[in-house]
Amino acid sequence: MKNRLKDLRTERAWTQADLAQRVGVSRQTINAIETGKFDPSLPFAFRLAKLFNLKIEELFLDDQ
Amino acid sequence: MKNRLKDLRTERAWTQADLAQRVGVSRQTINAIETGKFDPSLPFAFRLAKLFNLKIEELFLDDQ
DNA sequence: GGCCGATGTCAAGTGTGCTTGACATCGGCG
DNA sequence: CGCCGATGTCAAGCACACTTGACATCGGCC
Repeated sequence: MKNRLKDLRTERAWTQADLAQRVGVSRQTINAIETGKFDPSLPFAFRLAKLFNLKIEELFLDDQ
Repeated sequence: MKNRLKDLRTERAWTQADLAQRVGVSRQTINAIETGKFDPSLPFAFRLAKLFNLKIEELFLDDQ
């Protein structure tokens, strides 16, 4: 499950801490997801997609 | 996080066990998600959306 | 070189997604 | 009524999503 988080975040010149605050999780969680440590929960994925005005399928790529 | 699982499943005349097998989880997991006990993981939500040919946003409704 | 903000990562703890196994209930059908 | 498949639900256990706190590293800037 790859994602475009890091690109979208840096495009906007946000730090991991900035993004974490906007979606209500810890900075370590953002870092773990960007670096592929684990996948976000579904409600968290919805909040991220909403923030970037994208469909979940546009943010997260199913590589099985 | 509401979902349209039960409707889509019964439209196709599938049992919970049928659906569980198609997406690779236990029957109890399907039941728990249909009855709102908890939300599926993101990879599992992708499998369900793919099975029904829907966007994740069309299957799961964010009610926060 | 020395400072500092941003990032990566570890450890330990909590909550939840999901499992197997079991049992109760409901509805349709003989 | 009695049977049976489908559904709902409980308990116990495991894996993972996420937390706080801490520390190492990297890059830019003085």
